Amino acid sequence: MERRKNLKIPEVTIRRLSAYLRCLVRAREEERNVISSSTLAKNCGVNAAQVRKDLAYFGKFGIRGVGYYVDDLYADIKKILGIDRVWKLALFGVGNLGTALLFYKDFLKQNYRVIAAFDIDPEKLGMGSIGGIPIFHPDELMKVHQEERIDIAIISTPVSQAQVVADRIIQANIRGVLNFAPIRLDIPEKFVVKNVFFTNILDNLVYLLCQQL
Amino acid sequence: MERRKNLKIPEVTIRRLSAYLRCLVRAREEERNVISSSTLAKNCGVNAAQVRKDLAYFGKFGIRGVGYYVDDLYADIKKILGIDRVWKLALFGVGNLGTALLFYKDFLKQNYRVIAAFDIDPEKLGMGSIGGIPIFHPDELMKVHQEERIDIAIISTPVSQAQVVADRIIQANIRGVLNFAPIRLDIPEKFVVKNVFFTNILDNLVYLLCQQL
DNA sequence: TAGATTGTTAATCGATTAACAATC
DNA sequence: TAGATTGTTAATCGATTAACAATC
Repeated sequence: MERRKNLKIPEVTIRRLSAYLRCLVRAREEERNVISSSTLAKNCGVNAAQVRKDLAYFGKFGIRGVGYYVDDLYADIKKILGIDRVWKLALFGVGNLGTALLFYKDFLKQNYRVIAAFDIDPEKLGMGSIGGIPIFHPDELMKVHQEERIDIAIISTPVSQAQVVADRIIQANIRGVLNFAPIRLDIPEKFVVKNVFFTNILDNLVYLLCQQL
Repeated sequence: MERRKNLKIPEVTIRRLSAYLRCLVRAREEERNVISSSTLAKNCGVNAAQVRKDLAYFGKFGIRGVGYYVDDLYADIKKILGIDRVWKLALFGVGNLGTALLFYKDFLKQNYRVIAAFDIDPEKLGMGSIGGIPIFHPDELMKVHQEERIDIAIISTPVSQAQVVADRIIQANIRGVLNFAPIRLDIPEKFVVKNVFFTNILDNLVYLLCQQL
């Protein structure tokens, strides 16, 4: 299911693929066998031609006159996105946000597994584990990483610790980083970093609210 | 500082404006007086012409041969985005994520104030308040909203409660909704809803990781 | 004035969508 | 075959960027 030719695939297409997947999960729960591009489009708030175009980047998944088989398309999109296997997450910073992510059920529904948590607070280290996930001191990162290859690091530390943690992640060569600390980290190009800045999202929301009035 | 003519402003422009603002905050901390479009661009990872174009949608803020006065541009962008005043937030669901948001310091740095939290758990209600923020039963929403106009509702409940809470928000006519529950809510068009789906963000990260290999 | 940087135009690039032949 | 829906093309729409006159 690799890309056809060597077209560059727009990032928006990838984001929409995630949305289609979410919609297919529901369709499976409702035990629908087949879904059309127009139904999929309506549910995701996009154009039907766009659904077909997005999929066409990766191959032919539908049947003319019929639509898409829900189970097949579900599996195909998972494969396209690379989430047809388990991805191992490590969490840095077991505060409120970190704990929320540890217990985040949607991760488990997909193949995302938090396999280790890191913190420097002796009280938390004393607990040994939380929700079945072991808590380590960051000094032990290399050891943990060697035993059980970490795919993605989640940074949920205070701002003051975020770059320190990032440097350790770089050192361990964990290539995927999901950063929740409201600061732009200094991380080399070859790493893939996604920032989640709540304040920016609010800014965006506020702007749209102002436009309405 | 309203839009010039009646050009439609791209949503990406608004998102970038937030990024420029973040950069200006830093420039202010470093007590820089003036910043050029190319510096701003480099710091935010965009093109200098784009910075100027984005700003040009809203007016002329720079001085040829000089650049932009940091303090002025900071104030101007805040005004453009509508965050030159306090925005009152109410939080629904005081679990780990909700608590994290309650204590989120970046909100305070901007003019975002969480003024009330809502939960149905008697234990939490018994606490009366958390971090200085009063906790109410959702039944009291109307009363609280009447006393102290709520601008934005944050949904950080379990999935099972999200739509129930959304319906109350609709009823109270709170027009801005920031939803963290991993479910697409049924909310009328006139409300402004932003979803934060952690799993979708991870999906995106994973796709990019796969591309590298 | 000389140097620097903006604001803006025009050219380029890329993404969306309507339309329809292919085909189940 | 008739009806439906895909895959794909071509047209449209929109966003990015290079380039440069305006001007501090």
